[in-house]
Amino acid sequence: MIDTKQKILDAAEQLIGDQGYAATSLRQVIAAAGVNLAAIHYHFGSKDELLHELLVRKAGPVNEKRVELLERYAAEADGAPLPIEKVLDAFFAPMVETADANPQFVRVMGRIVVEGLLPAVVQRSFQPMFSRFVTALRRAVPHISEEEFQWRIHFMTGVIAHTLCGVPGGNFQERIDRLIRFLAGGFHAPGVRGAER
Amino acid sequence: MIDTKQKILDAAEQLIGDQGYAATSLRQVIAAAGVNLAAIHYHFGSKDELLHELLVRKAGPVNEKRVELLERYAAEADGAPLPIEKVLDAFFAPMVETADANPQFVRVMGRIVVEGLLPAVVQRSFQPMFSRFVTALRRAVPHISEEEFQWRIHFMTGVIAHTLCGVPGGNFQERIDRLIRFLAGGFHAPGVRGAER
DNA sequence: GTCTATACTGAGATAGAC
DNA sequence: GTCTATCTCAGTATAGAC
Repeated sequence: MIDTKQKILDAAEQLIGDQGYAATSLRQVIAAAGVNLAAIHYHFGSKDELLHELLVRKAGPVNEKRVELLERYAAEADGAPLPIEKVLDAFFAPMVETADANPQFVRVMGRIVVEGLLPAVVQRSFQPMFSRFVTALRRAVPHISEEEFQWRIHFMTGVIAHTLCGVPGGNFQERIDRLIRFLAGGFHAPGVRGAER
Repeated sequence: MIDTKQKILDAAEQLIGDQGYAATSLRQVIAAAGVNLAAIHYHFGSKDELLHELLVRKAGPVNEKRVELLERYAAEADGAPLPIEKVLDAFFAPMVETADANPQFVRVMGRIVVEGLLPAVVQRSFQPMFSRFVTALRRAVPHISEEEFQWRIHFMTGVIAHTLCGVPGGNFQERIDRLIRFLAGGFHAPGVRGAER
């Protein structure tokens, strides 16, 4: 069958979203997909590569929409720096759409981040998209030092990671709104000790 | 030897801090500790229990200091709600001390959180300490709804997790200061859409 | 009580027949 | 392309030596 690959991907997405990546064995995947164990290594090479292909297939279109949206906002702003909330909106809105159409994939993404596998994924596939958002954020918070900014990017990554993996129940859009408010507050904070509060 | 247990704990701390919990095999631990494989299961029962004992041994004193510090601040404030920065300071200061004396353990904690093992640990050992800090934070941000507050606690957990696991190099105290500023900004953010930025 | 030797089960990976 | 058989290594369990 030519859709053996697809069956493996579908089964893997379901299981990894439910249980996490490490907790999902390839033997569970082949049982759910109804294929042979060696088929995974034939089509993907390894468990890691299976995950990677799962991610790029689904995340690719989302990342494209993110960049598109960011550029549209930038064009509308006519050269002025975008407010943080706008940048974050461009980042999350395409994911919210995806969450409606395919909630399981969002859960997979959350698992990936929480299990510490995101850096490798970003390095391989998300880098161009991510760089543009970092640039846009930098323009939104010129009041802090570069070092402080880099740390805030780091903090933001942690929050996003932790949040995506939350309970799937509840309104996803609402959760993202709360997240954006929190992150914007963090980025707007003064860069040095003093007048906070 | 009666310090077989200690040798196992020391070796495990080193390896888990460097590689993470999942990536560290018990066979690596026994090789580094110079003991027999079954000794681990004799003294601890399982890999999970080994981790748990490692955490409570080191984190116990830190958590006690945290509560002490929080109560001292509360006494000094004479019943008034503590500002967020003060609450977070009580939480992190004891960890900074620990980080100076034992940086490896801080890395272990970070690994734990990033690998998603923290909920179980908190449930078993950190609950009383954690509850008091949540209460103190709640008093510091009365302007948001309870649901919004719970989410911000969730966001905070994610940031802390992600940050502890960062590169060990650099000034830990400075990193914590940046973290506190960011978190305070997030907690101070308005609770509903409107006037932000 | 403490520890060693050894075996059991299930994981990911691989070679080679069809 | 697919499957069978097998390899290595993980965590775990137990029997028995000191």
